[in-house]
Amino acid sequence: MRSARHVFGSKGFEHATMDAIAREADVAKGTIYLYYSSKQAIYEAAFRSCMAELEQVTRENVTAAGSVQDAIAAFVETRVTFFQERRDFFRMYIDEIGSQVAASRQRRSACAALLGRQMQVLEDVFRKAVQDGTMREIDPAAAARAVFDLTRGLVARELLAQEHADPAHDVTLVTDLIWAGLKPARRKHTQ
Amino acid sequence: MRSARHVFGSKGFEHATMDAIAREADVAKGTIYLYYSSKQAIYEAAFRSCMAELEQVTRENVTAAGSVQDAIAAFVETRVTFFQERRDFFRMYIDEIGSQVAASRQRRSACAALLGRQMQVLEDVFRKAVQDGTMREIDPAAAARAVFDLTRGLVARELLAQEHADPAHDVTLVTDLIWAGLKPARRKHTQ
Amino acid sequence: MRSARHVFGSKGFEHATMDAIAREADVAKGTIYLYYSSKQAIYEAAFRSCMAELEQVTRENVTAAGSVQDAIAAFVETRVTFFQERRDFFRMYIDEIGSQVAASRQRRSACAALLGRQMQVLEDVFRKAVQDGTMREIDPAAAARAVFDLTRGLVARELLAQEHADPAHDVTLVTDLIWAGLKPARRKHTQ
Amino acid sequence: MRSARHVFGSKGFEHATMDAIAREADVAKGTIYLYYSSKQAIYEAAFRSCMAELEQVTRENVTAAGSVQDAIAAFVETRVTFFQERRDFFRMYIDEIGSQVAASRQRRSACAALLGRQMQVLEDVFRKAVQDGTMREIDPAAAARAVFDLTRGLVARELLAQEHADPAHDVTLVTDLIWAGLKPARRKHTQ
DNA sequence: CATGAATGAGTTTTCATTCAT
DNA sequence: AATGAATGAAAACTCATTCAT
Repeated sequence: MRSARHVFGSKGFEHATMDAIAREADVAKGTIYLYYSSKQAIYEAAFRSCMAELEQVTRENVTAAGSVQDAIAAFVETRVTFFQERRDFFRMYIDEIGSQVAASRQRRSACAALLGRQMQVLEDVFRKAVQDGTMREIDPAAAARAVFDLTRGLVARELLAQEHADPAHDVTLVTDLIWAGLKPARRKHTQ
Repeated sequence: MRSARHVFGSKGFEHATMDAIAREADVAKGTIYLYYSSKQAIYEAAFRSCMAELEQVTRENVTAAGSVQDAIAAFVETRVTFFQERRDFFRMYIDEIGSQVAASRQRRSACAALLGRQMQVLEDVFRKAVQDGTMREIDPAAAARAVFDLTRGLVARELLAQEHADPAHDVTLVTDLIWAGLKPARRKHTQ
Repeated sequence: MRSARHVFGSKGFEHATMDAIAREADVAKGTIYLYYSSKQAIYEAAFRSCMAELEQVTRENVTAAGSVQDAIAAFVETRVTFFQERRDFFRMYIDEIGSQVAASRQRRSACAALLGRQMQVLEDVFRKAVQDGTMREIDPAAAARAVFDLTRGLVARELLAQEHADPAHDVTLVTDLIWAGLKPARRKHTQ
Repeated sequence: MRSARHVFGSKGFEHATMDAIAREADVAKGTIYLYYSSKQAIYEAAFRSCMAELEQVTRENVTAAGSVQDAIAAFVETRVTFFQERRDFFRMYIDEIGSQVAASRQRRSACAALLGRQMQVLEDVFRKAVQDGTMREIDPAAAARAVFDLTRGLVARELLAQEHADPAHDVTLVTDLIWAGLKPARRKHTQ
């Protein structure tokens, strides 16, 4: 399984061969078919397990944050770190979206659900914050999507950059930008 | 060429067969090789021509905008519309990024340059706005990247959504969010 | 392997298809690639194995000969017989030389070495004979080359002849001709 | 036609493309088909014209020779020189023999006739010499074949050799060897 | 349970040949 | 007469999947 992730990640779905996966896993090719019914099946299993892990760690860190601002930072930082340690998974993650364009309605739903759950973590935080008044009255889902998208862009740039940039700096940028748009109007006190 | 875009877009690079491209273009398979030396070559030609077109139309619309806020809206709207009319290209666009993960330094540079030019359009607007004082003192490149990333996320969601959502609404969301973070600090005497 | 020899021999390298080789060997095309990495590879394996066999049988028969004259006859006869039983290999043998004209220095060396070892067998006999005085003082290598060339011509004519000629007769011709040139000068007292 | 010779010679029949021939001849591909019905046809025309030329020059030089020994030397030298200047034709020459193995009876006859005419030149000289008594009583055709075969071997070695050897030396070797076997017995006078 | 040899459908690419201009 | 764009059959090679051991 770990092999599958690695091979799929470094070669992409099409270039990953069952041979390579088997070799990396130190089992015979036939053995894989005892546990997964097809290449597609093992790909999905690899993808889902990574997604679950990412969701898990995102949730932990976001939940642990003391403030909304910290929650955003935690979300961004967790994910940047996660993908940096798993460049290969990022590729699967990106390709998955590409392949959705021509996918069946059913497969698209499944993918949308998977991604939705990642955003849900942040959305929950935002929803509460809006109720608390620690955040402007804004659609929590839309805000979560924005952070999500900015984070993806950030990660992509990190991974593709020739020289490894400073993630902390970028995290700050995103957090500040978003927070500038989300923080409650300070009108009463400033005026 | 139009066929190539369509086939590559709907099937992805690996699943697109030269047979399919030829059939779609109503020429024989061999004919393609008179104009492109390989499958990779035709893919790149298709990709680049779309990217050029996208850059062109983005620049036109952004340049025509009267204010920074309009420029952002124009950027987002242009691109959403462009990709809606060329779902197939969006797939190439996404996959390209995925394949970058394992690409050579040289190919990554080429891709980065291509994307950079798209963002440059907006960056120029932001840089001027900062000088004019119509925008807060913020890194214009970082701001452009943010809009770029949000737009990509928006487009992805538009295209993958089961039922076609309302783009105008989303455009407004992004524009507002970003503008909230970018607009100049409100000077006291304006209130 | 036997199939490969046959197909390469009867069709030549270019006209031999992997399909044909597979069909003849009663295996699937893919199976061949489990054992040989390319068409070129299987060709070379087939060629080398035949060459090795020819060298082996030539050496055996030449070594067993009692006199220089018998050794020449054995060399010629062995090879004529060998190629008669393996018409297909003869074609590979000839083509190999043709392709050498445009081959890399390295490949030419390899081929020259292969052919050289065939001639070596006879050269060794000649060298000893010159030392013994049972042969005129002549360059043993040149003599070996001459027998080698004459034999090749003989074989070519045998194989290409419409009606199968009498090999024994031709063998005698070559042997006599060569021997006339190689035997020691007749000492006076023998007459 | 000159182009055809060159291209066929340097690439071999299979690797020579009509494109290359046309480019070399500075005509369009279609134009070739106005004069030759197929690739095979142009190949044969090229082959035959070279063979005719070789026959012609061989005949001239052999005929001009004053003695049998000189005739042999002329035959060998002419051909070595000819092939040295036309390495490309040598390849066609060799390959032709290889392809004969699987050729039709008719094509084999044609080739045998072509080669036969080359040998005929020398055979005529030998026949007269036998009648004159300037040569031992030996089958003139067999003798011609021997010289022919030795010459071919010589040429092959010249062309495939890494460093260009000394042709004159080799010519002498062949001539001497053959002459040793062919000269009339000198018994009466020497004893 | 595990293996890995065998399969063969499917893919890219080449190139002799044709034919409308 | 000459062209050269278009053709499409054919060939090497790959790889997910199966199944006898």
